[in-house]
Amino acid sequence: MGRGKIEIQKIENDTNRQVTYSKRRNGIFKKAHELTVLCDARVSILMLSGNKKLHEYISPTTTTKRMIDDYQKALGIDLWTTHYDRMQEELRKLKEVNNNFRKEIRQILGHDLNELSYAELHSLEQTIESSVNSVRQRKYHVLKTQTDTHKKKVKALEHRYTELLLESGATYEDLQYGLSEDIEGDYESAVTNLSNHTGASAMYALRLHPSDHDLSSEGHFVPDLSLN
Amino acid sequence: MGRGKIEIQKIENDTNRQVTYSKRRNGIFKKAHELTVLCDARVSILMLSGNKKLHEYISPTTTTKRMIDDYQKALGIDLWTTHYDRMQEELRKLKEVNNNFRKEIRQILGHDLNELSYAELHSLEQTIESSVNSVRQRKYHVLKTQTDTHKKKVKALEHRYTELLLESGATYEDLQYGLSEDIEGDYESAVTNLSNHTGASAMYALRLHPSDHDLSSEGHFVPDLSLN
DNA sequence: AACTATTTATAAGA
DNA sequence: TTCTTATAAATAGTT
Repeated sequence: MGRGKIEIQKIENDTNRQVTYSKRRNGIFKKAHELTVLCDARVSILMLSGNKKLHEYISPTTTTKRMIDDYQKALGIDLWTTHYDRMQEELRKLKEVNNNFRKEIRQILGHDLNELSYAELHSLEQTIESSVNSVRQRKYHVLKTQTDTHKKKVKALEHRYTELLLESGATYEDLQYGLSEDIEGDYESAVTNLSNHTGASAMYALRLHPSDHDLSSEGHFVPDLSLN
Repeated sequence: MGRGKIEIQKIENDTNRQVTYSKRRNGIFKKAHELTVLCDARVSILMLSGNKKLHEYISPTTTTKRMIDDYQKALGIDLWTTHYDRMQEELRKLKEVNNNFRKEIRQILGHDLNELSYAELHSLEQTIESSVNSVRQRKYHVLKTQTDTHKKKVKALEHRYTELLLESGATYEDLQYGLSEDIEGDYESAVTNLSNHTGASAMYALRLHPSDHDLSSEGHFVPDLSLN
């Protein structure tokens, strides 16, 4: 198919051979792609030119690795499968465990409850109630810690302020009452800001579940408001 | 190159597509072989037809395995190692997600709270409170459904019993009081058995969180105990 | 599977 | 390399 017919034998002229390789390679790749589209086939072509340059065609609908896998499967050859299968199995299991976790979380959060029996629901309810208590306990521990830190800061400021006032000539009696008031006021505002609530509703929350276990040592989470 | 020009798009007619696949496959293999000879090249072609039949061309001067090895060498990577690495990475990610789920569950259940801020704790508390309400709501829905079913059974038995007594000569007045008592008694025992608690403590749980939202329509989940 | 009108690929030349 | 074009080769539709 050219200006003249050629014998199918090695082209001795280097340049000519290289040109023909390039042209025919593109021709084959083009036909491979047409076959892919026309016939819904998968084609993998690997070519090594005389000067060891590699060229590849692969149908867009697959990958070279998959083609090689299919090839091995078709021939019954099996070099890599053992390890590969073990990993696949491990992946499958992990995904399953994962989905179970998702489901568990959804149920703990109160969704997808329809398949649970009354007894399971009751048990779940108790679990969640116990956890909300743990969270509350921790929440008020954090609040208490922050408050203590704050009180220390205030104490330090108070100390410095007192010194300044004394330096400017005030008496001890002038100072004592007002400082005490300031500290109390600061504590209240701390409660209000951190809770995203009114201080009153936070305090209400503290007193829920008066009969719950293991809270007694913390006085039901009511922070100690006294100043020492 | 045929009687008519065709568009390069999937041939819908099955027979036609199969014939074309066969003809063009041979054409490509022929050209691959010509290239092999003319240009002293190596060609490996793997083809998978739409119906999963595999066909292969390999230059007589090489083998498929060698071509695959050359291919991998040319790309500078081992296909299988790459694949393994990807699977390893996927495994690693799944395990990580997995551990995050574990941690999330533990926190929702009130453990490992130390690294949470006050605001996070407060948000968590609200989430859990909302979920315990969902569980309660579902629990009492189940209880109510069971109770209704039970009441229907009792009603049916009552009806049958009445008939039997009347058949044996009793008066209507003899019957009315006793049956009513039986039904009430059965409901109480249902509550006690299902809750794994005393009926009283179940009722106490119902009345917690008196100010919570969206419970009003259900009367705070107190089941309707009246018989109709 | 064979035929053949036509399209497509490409060898040689520029 | 790329393009041009005469010609060989492939193949679509048909038998």
